[in-house]
Amino acid sequence: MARTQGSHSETTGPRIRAAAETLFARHGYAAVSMRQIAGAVGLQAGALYNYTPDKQSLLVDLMQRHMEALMGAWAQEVQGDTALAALEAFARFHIRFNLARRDAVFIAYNELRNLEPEGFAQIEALRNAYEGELAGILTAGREAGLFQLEEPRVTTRAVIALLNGVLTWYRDDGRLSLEEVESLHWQMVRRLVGV
Amino acid sequence: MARTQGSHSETTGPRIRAAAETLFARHGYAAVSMRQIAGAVGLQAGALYNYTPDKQSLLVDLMQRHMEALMGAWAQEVQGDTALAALEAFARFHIRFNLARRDAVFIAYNELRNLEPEGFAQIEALRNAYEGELAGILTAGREAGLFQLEEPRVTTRAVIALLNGVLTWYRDDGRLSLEEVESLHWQMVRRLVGV
DNA sequence: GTCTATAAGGAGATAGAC
DNA sequence: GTCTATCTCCTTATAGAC
Repeated sequence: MARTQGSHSETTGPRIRAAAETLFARHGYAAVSMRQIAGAVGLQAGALYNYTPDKQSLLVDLMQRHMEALMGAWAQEVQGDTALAALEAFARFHIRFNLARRDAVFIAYNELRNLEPEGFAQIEALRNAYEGELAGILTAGREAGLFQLEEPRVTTRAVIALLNGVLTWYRDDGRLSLEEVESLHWQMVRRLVGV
Repeated sequence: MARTQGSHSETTGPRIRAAAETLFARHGYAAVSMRQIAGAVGLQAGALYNYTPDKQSLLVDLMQRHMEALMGAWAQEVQGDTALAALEAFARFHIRFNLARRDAVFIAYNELRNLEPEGFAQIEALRNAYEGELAGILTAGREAGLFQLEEPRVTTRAVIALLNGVLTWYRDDGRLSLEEVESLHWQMVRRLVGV
């Protein structure tokens, strides 16, 4: 407790990122001003520049942290020993993880166009790595004779798109529970890949 | 040929909309200025206000025209007499129509958050009507014993999401032709709904 | 680390000449 | 119908006091 009450440097960074994430997701990166972000955290705009060199870096930082959290969490997931078990694990993980971080996901998918080339390349590489995880499962399942896929790359993207659809309509207080939504989508994915 | 060369009122309206559509899709509504739009058409910013009362109306106008073109085109589509034929028609139509108008589709899905309440309600109603077309096909197919669906509403959204996925990666000069992409997705939808 | 003040520029929209 | 000029406001980012 040596720190004085006025010094918040260890918490304001995360609070700034949290506020920016919410605001960017709701209104879009371009539509949100540094003043709005500062206001949400109880700061003046100038103070933000103690935490980020500029607005663009704030966006890149959010996306990078999200993609790395996604990859890290998937790496720790129990994946089973068959392609079928791995696919179920992926489908359920993707829905669960992304629904818990909708703002970050929304930003990662919709603000890529507002990234300058270097940031864009970084984020795209991380996304390709994640899609590659699913692609690996699908091709393994095809080689094992479990799945029926005409075009693994197309199927990979189709499965991701299908799962991401949930993010646009699911509500925590809605008719269906998370577990039900997971299971419904797993059944659809299962049929889609021709099990 | 009675018109003078300097008078372009019949064509500048469409040209403004076309330029706005391209720019909004590429950079986002909030990031595009009226000056940019005017510049793309060869006008000064002030002249735009002969064609739209404000920037927001330009966005609503684009979305409305797109959704109405979508509904109108689907109404004219030959839909077959079984739910299976109707579903194939819908899947192929959705991919073909939307791929031909990617900018408009992109705007319709990503700029809803930049709409004021009245505009938002209008566009959402049109979208719900379109989704209702697919929902009708799916429930008809289920009642006929053709499809296996746990939750028609969830399946409807899943199919739309799956088909929309194409819009994010398809390239006219890519490896797969439009017809191939249509067929691949139709096969996936077919399996997804448990035919 | 945060503040106030400010620089430098771009935004949406309007007025009035032509 | 388009232009130039302008109003008013907001933007990102920085400088320097505390």
